[in-house]
Amino acid sequence: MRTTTKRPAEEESNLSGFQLFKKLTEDEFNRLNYEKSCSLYKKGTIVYREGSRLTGFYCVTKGIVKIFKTGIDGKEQIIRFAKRGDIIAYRSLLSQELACTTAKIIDDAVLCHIPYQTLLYLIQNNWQFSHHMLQIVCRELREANDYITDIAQKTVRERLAEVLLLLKENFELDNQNTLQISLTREELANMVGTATESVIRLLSEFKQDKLIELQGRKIKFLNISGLRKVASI
Amino acid sequence: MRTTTKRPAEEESNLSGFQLFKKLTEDEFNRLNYEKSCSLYKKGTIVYREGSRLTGFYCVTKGIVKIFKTGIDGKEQIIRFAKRGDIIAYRSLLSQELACTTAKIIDDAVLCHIPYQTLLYLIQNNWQFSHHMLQIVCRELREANDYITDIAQKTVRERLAEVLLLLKENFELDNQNTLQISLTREELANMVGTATESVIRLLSEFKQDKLIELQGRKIKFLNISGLRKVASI
DNA sequence: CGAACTGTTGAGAGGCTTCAAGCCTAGTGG
DNA sequence: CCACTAGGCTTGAAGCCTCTCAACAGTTCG
Repeated sequence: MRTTTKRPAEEESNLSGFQLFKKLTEDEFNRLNYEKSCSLYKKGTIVYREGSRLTGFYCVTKGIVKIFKTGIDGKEQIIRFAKRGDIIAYRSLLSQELACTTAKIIDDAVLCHIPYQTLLYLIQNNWQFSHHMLQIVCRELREANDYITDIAQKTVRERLAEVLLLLKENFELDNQNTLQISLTREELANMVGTATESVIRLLSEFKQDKLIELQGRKIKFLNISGLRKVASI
Repeated sequence: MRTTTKRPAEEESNLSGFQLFKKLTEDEFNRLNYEKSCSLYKKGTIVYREGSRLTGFYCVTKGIVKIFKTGIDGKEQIIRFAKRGDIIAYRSLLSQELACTTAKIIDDAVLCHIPYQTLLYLIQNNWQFSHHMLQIVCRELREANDYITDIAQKTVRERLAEVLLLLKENFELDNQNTLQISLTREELANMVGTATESVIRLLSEFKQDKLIELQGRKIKFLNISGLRKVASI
């Protein structure tokens, strides 16, 4: 159930900031802009569901999208968050498979849909684009492999500390060292791969240990190198 | 310490069976053959190590290669096994990063080294090659994401059953339903992400439940749908 | 104001890990 | 050819980390 309201402002649907498109010719970039279609998505909207057939990929120009898989008992496993500058849904599209994840808006967003045909056109005509795309997928694959190792070998405590540091890298802090992404305890648990209660208990331990400060969903970093130590990095 | 003995037989270094190269022109294929260099690798040989800079990728034309990451305390996490028809080391090469995994021969192998320059040449000149490469990486990324979800949500028992089924898919059985890949208990543990002792205990439980039969490292499948049930597939 | 969701805390159970000890097999050297 | 050693395999016992269940407080929202 997608909630597409009015068209987004021009500057919010501008793709010129995307590294991926840096090497396009003027013609190719114009074609891209002509064939894209950008929309506003409200928080809570599902962009696409696991198992659906995709017609294109999306560029995130604003907001935050949660990408997750549904495992046993419908428990979510969060694979990553996409924000301004990221692309989503490209994996299933390129491998010609059904979507293996669900994408849900967790912060009002603007997404630009690029049709499969356009993607194919770019791959066929601009090797630098393909090359760049390859690099993006390969990086994501490394991150996935790293995460497999972590999740298989580290304790929940270590993983939670690591996830917090990861969030810090991907979503800037405000001038008070407070994380600018608001996640529920359950979402944190679904990143770490643990129970909600465990996250709650560990967060309050981190707080006791003066590593972080908590205020509702706001997380403020007090001792980053301490967290690194807990995460065994 | 690479143990490259004599050159492999001609038919063992033939790349024409690789899907990846199916769409090359005759010229491109000749160039590939001219620039490749194939060698025999003995069991136990390290092809490349985590952290090293790679000069090309490898096509596996014979044997089995174990790809793993080294985690806490030097504990291995096996990412995958590569066999005839697979390529390895391409991820780090494409993303221009240092190797994030180690590759070790576990069954005498023949690998063909393709220099980075050749890879780049193909990407620049043959969009179908790039496209195929993209599909390969994307598939591997899906598998990695699937595995993250499994490892985060399933029990060790479920994961072990799943790993056995996975091995069955990737390495044929002989006519007695016996797995044609020989792994130590520790290697199984390093795939599942658990302790060696746990694998041993669970395997003998599977045996008691008449799901498998054990004879040293040989694993014979007796009840595949039963295993599927245990794996929650 | 109640419903629904999120967050918190406690208690109990159990799956896994770790440690330890012994067995088995294969490869080595005398 | 055989004893010997090293590494892999197996089993038992103890303990802890983590999950689950349950009850309740806090918050949001219609």
